[in-house]
Amino acid sequence: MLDSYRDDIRDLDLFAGMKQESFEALMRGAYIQNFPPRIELISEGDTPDFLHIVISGSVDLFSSWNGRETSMATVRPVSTFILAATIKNAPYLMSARTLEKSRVALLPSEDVRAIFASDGAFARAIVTELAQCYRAVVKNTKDLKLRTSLERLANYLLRQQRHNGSPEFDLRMEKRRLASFLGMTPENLSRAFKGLEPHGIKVAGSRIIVHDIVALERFAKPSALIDRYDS
Amino acid sequence: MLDSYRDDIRDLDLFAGMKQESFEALMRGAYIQNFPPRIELISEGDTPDFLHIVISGSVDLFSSWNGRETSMATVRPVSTFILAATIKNAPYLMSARTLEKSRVALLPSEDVRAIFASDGAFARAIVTELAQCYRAVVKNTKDLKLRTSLERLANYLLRQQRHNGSPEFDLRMEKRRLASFLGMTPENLSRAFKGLEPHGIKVAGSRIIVHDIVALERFAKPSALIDRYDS
DNA sequence: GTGACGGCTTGACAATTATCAAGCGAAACA
DNA sequence: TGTTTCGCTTGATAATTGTCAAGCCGTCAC
Repeated sequence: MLDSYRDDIRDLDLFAGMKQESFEALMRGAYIQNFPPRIELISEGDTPDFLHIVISGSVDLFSSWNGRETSMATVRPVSTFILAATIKNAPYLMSARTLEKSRVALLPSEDVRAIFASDGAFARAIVTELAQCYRAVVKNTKDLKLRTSLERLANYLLRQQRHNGSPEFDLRMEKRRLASFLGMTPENLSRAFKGLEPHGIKVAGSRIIVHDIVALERFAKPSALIDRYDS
Repeated sequence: MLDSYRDDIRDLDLFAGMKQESFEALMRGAYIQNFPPRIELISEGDTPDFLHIVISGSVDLFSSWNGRETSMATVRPVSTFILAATIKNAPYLMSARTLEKSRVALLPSEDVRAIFASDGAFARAIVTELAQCYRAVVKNTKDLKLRTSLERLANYLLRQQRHNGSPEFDLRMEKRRLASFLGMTPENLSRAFKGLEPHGIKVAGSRIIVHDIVALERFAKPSALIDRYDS
């Protein structure tokens, strides 16, 4: 079962450079599990038992406090999540639930920490991964603190547009979750889409048409230091 | 000059476990510099030349966009900053300026990356450090997205109270900067302090008196997964 | 088909937060 | 001792964002 995905996992930057022996050791305790949609994989506050790798499907990372909930990120194949908690052996700061039918590889946390301690190449790969994650969260914080919700939506759409390469694309998530991810209510998101119509956006259901990129960019003022996923 | 602080640096978790030879190599290219208050040490977007270590004084990390500015964090001795940018050799996401007269050690980025590649213990220490930073930023994001500004202030005061160990303490930063750090305007912070008076807070200038911790906690609902710096 | 459900939208309204302008007061300075 | 400066506070007002309630409209099960 696991063997079918072994190569996908090995190809991840995180595992590509490590010793074959280390990789084998990691795979020995690992296994694959399939989940239906909307299953909670981990709950914030729990102690990390496994490093998770999304093989197919997608996973929502979210957090709650005082009866409120917010979507923090979406994990898409093939990538890991909650690496930091696993390494530090500290409680999860976020919960995770499947958004759709998903296949997930589970690597026992203790194995990960053991190999981390013994395989320098693996340790270095983890550094790169964590640095990447850290910088992504910093960018997100800048987005939240420096922009209004309308500006956040505008820049989100520009990022999607760039990612898709086409001026016309579908939102990859429910609007309610997009709203939560952008730090606003669904009602407000609905109005924000309306508010972007004078800036070159047309919306039809989950279909977005950027019919005037220049106008949208003039309004959104995208910045490499907030909106570029690379760098 | 550098020698006087060599031990302080070596005692940092980041450098404590590395090979003596690696540490020597790092120190060889390093030097100490003194800065007056309000000097900009680095600017976001620049390429990292040095890993910075605050030896004394304090440094504000902040970001700007579209004419707006927000304070992201305060670095106090003895600790490093912009480690992620240094390791990835990617542009700074934040700027840094001294808040007061400060002493800073500068380690050439190339040296740091070279030792990172050759010394496994150093790589592992960097992992721990980055994981810590990552989790801190995630907590900050939760604070921003899940709480109102009044709740953020209340929890900030509780954290300070806990840190000081006394129900009475001084704010460690200008209120305007605290406002920016908490994601609000100075005017709003002023009103927020007033708004916390019914919840056990008294304010006299920069002096804070928590005269009813229970009431404050009842309102603030602090959470380990947002407000604890350790874990 | 038909009805129920759920997500999205809309409108009215309320709460939160920001902006602008003015004034206060402590520290710095002449 | 006055004067200036600067950060903080306050009030009035505006903008932004959230809440509540209702309705729309697709999907899906029966």
